[in-house]
Amino acid sequence: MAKALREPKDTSAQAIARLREAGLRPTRQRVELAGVLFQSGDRHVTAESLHDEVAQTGVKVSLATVYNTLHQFTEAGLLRQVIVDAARSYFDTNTGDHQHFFVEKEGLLIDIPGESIAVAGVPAPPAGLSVDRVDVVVRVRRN
Amino acid sequence: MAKALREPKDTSAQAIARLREAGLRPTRQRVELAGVLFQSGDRHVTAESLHDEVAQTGVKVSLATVYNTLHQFTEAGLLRQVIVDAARSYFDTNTGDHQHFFVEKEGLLIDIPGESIAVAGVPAPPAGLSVDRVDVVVRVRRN
DNA sequence: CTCACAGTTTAGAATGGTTCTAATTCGTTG
DNA sequence: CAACGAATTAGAACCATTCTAAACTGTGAG
Repeated sequence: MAKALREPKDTSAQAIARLREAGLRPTRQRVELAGVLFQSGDRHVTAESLHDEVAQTGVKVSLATVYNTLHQFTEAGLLRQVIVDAARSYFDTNTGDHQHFFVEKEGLLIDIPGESIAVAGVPAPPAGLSVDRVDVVVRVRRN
Repeated sequence: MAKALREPKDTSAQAIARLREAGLRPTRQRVELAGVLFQSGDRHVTAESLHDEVAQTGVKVSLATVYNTLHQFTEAGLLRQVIVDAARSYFDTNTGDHQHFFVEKEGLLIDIPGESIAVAGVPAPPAGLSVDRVDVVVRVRRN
């Protein structure tokens, strides 16, 4: 009776709680997606990769819903959108302060902890503008 | 006979020279696009904005050619592609070391000189990967 | 100067990720 | 459990970008 295995019920319960806190109605699809996204540690997904992944668990969620959900989760602060590729959008379950390595050829994102990296010397933005956030993308390639 | 005005002939000559140096055949379209792009100082364009701009000078260049040319110029090192927006690609005539402010709502890019900004603490990339370049995007919004 | 050919341009079709639409289904509250 | 607003969905629509195949144009040879 120590820490329970990650049974479906358990995972769902956590997902439902998370959704409720975020003010999102816990529908079957959202619970399922939240389960996949937040079960393991930090993850980076695209709409399509998530759609495929969920499909493989046997649950049916339309691509439109995946897109809707990804955006809702982002608005709710559960996800963060990462723009590194002109071709597709990535979503990151790590919403804290951090940056990324990006392997373009493979579409692979790797977190860089926020504490380790520092950007100095950012000039004050032109009048009338204020800084929203600073994104650093370290583009890397296979040797 | 001091510095000449920027007459068409003059501009074209410069553009042609630039193209030749880059190993690109100076066609009417490329000369025209290079003229628009490199005449004034640093510029940020999208395929569509450049297409519109050139169209207004009365020259006819197809959108496909604008895309082709933008990519050829980029490969030739005359332009640099800037990825800040999931919706469209920007191209920057400033190919030197520098970063950007980005006003998402307006699709506006503003250069930050490379000397003023410094990124410290970038960890070594995982084995097998090497750093290609580090992009910093300071996302700003209108007050 | 002219020819011929590789390199370019082009209109329009095709692509691919994302968003929209309108109808159906589902959660929640009373 | 009824009923209403919210969510889901299939498929159409969108839009930036790329592709295709045909027409055109620099350029270097002769």
